Amino acid sequence: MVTRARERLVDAAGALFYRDGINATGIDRVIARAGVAKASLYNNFAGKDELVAAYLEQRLDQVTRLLDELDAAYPPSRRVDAFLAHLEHAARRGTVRGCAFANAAIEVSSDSLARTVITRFYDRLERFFTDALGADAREPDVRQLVICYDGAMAIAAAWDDPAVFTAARAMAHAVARGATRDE
Amino acid sequence: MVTRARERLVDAAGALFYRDGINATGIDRVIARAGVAKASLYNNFAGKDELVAAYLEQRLDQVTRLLDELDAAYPPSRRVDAFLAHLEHAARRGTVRGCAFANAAIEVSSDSLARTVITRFYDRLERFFTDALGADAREPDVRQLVICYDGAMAIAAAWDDPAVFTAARAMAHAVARGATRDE
DNA sequence: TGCACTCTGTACAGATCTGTCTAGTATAGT
DNA sequence: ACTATACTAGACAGATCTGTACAGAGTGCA
Repeated sequence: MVTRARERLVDAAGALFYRDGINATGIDRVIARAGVAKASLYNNFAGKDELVAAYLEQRLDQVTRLLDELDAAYPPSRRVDAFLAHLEHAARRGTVRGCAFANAAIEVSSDSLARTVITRFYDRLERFFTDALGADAREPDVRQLVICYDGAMAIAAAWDDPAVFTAARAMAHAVARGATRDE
Repeated sequence: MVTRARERLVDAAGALFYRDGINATGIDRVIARAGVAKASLYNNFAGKDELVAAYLEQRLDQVTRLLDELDAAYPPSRRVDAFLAHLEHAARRGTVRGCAFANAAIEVSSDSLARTVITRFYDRLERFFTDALGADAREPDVRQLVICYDGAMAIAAAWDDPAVFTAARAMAHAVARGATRDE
């Protein structure tokens, strides 16, 4: 075989689920895009729910790899901005339709396999922000950075305005310099 | 009749669409909750899409009324915090499942009737924030406040943590005092 | 060559969803 | 009492969706 059916399925599901939404995308559209028989889907996954989880797992791998790279390439004080700059760049190329995990959290039921992947994403994101803030990281500061991320992504999905990341970056700078704490 | 079927339908749709998602909620569940015949739905709405738009329209009315009240009751400098405090209070009562408009933006197709309602919501929200910031309001500051709102709502949907609104309020204070601008 | 495995293509079952239709009931206004 | 209007209950069509079944083709390996 040229590529494993499983990979092709996860890739196709990733593109369609992210662009059109999970519930709005049927199995048939996924296998058509993957160029794969329906039986191959059900040989590799127990059902659609497991395919959704695999799609998010792939996204989590990508994000984890990105954050690991940023951890290695930048000093803590510059990591958050590098992360948001990366998202801004992606948005300017026209590929951002919100946060895949936040979107999935809205679409899937609360007992879905996808839930654990979503929480693992947010765990990793919180750890990234905590490390970036350094020794004097406080819990509210971390939450504020998550707000910067999720807010910018949500707006990028609702409108189509990459400039929102510029605003998010400036706000993240303020968080890092401790300027967003109530006195 | 006790109440008009249309009202009952919009109320039922509002509860179900918001709690379970738009695409995951079928017409039959809506009319069952509304205690209404299916024909009544199609006498009042051309189709599900129009019902979704009516649901968002109702939400927009509620939000508009709230923002108008805040405009009347508070000086500009305290309006944003009053708004976020209101959301925090709602979250602590356990009713927040994200922003209805941001959620809908993810679920509905780009040519849906709902789109215009979504943009009207964001227009109103931006105006509220612009007024609240007063004479020296700058475009990036307004965007940052929208990020605070959308980010907090997205996190409230993904996790179930009302404390995120505390962090959002502190960040909004920083925006208001001009502390989040890059130097 | 033969076996095990993965794949394809397609038909099909069963559920669910949107939307239509018919027939009949309750109610308010004249 | 008559009529227009809004409603109910439920059957039904047609589409779509998830998931299963089956027969056969391609490939790697002993």
